[in-house]
Amino acid sequence: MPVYLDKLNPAQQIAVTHQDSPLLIIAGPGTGKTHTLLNRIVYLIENQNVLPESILALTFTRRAAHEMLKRLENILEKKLLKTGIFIGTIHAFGLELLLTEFLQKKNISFSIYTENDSIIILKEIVKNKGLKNINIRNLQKEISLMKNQIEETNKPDPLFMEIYNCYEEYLKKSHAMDFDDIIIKAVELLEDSSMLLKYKKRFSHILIDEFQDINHAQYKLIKSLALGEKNITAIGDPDQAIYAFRGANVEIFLQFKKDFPTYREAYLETNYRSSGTILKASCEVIEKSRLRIKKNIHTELDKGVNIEIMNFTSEKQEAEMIAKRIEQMIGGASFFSHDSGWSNNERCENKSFADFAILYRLQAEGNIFEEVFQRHGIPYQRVMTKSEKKSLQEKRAQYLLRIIQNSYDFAAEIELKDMGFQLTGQINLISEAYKKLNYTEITKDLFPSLSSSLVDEVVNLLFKIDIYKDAEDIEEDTYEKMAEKVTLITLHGAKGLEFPVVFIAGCEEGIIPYLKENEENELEEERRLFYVGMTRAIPACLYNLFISFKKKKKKIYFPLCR
DNA sequence: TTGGTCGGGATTTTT
DNA sequence: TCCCGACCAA
Repeated sequence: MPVYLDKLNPAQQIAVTHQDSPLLIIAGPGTGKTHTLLNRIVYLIENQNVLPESILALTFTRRAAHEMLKRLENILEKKLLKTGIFIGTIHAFGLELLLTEFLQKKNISFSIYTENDSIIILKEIVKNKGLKNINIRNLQKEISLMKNQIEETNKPDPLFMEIYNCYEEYLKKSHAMDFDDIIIKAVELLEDSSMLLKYKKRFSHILIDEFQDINHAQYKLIKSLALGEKNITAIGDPDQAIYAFRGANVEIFLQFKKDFPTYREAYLETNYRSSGTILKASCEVIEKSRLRIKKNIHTELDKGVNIEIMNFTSEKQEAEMIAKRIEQMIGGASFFSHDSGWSNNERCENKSFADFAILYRLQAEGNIFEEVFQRHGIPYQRVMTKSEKKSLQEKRAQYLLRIIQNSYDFAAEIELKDMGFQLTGQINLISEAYKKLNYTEITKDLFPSLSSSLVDEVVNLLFKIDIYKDAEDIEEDTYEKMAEKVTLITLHGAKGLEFPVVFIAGCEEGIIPYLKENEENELEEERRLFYVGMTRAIPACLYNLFISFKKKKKKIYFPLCR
């Protein structure tokens, strides 16, 4: 038996070494999910002689995929991995399938539409049809949800279907796919039996992390690859399911059991992250859930200190006080030693900014922390999606690049128009200019029908595109684990991370739990989200979890203005 | 067609 | 608060 197995607990050992039947692992927070999955991969390669290229490991976020690859590289030799283990998000996998089997083969260039692009298209449709009073954001969400179910169960109203079909037409005309299409088209690809056989052969071992966040379409993709196979491993925690709004459904666990009747089940219930106090409190929260798969999480750690609950009257005060608290704990030793003799506790010393995280429900809540931290000189990193951080210039360059690569891209054309570019009829010229970029001077004669200031900007952007293209590749994630900065992050974003000191901000009626007027059944999900937040804290210091409450407001308001 | 003002609604994320 | 759509005036 390999040495590294000794370091695992019995349940983890089973999860790592199990063979010859599908495996479903139910694992609580802090129980070593990723660690177990990683060790299973190592075990497969080193002890079962499974080729790396036969392994397909799917995660839910790019960050998780990246993290897993990095950790695996530390254990195994890099070159072993380079030979082709696939670790990535389901979307990345779907895209990979489509690229290798279809798009690259036929040399088709295409665009991937973000939610924003979909909205642009839908606006156009609604406008052309002369419809009014339609909430386009909701429309986009409904279309996305429908796509994620794949099989349409209920018949939606005819107008909706009309728009839906029209939307699909536009995507086709634009040579574009939205995120959901990536999965759907990949599923369709595997409906071809020879194609399916090819990939079944290639991937003998499939592992899925964060199984609770898989939606129906994604499950279908996995299932088609794994059905009838014995080497599928799914690991997840139904209590941490927080992506129902994207069509994820915990029923998937039951579905798995139905589809893979020879499955074995393993439970990881030993928590290595939470103090006794935090564990107890978080369990009390999650036990209120209806329809829950019961688990018996227990921790190896001490009881720890009490969770601190702070009360404020405004979010400004909340941010100020949290900033002060962080300053106290950074300058920790001297401050505490006078007061309470805690300085003997060596775990509390050397606290650095990197140890802190502020968790909140809405991105907008991060603004006030940025503001206050700037004033206090507290270094921070705010975790946001890339698109939110892009400057207008970058966006322009990006759209321009898109239209150069795929001249049918209608959403890009509209966006550019909105940004002041009238490019109709110029796209080919611009494409040409872009190709020549490295060899010749671009002159204004190339764009006879553009005004000279526009030409200047287009030329400027053409040069910039290359820079952004490179930046795109380098910029992996906005979150740096080791940075000497306080992390500002949403509760959703914090899943899978852990911090020695965690503040959950904005616990206030309507925000946590987030409530929309007419939808109460999302309360269950909000509870799980809060549970995720609570279990992010590693008790490396006397204080590790702060929950700050604000005075109840009568109405839901936004964005937390006073 | 464009421009200006008024009012209502505003989550969380995947290349 | 801030952004977008609706509506109205030119």
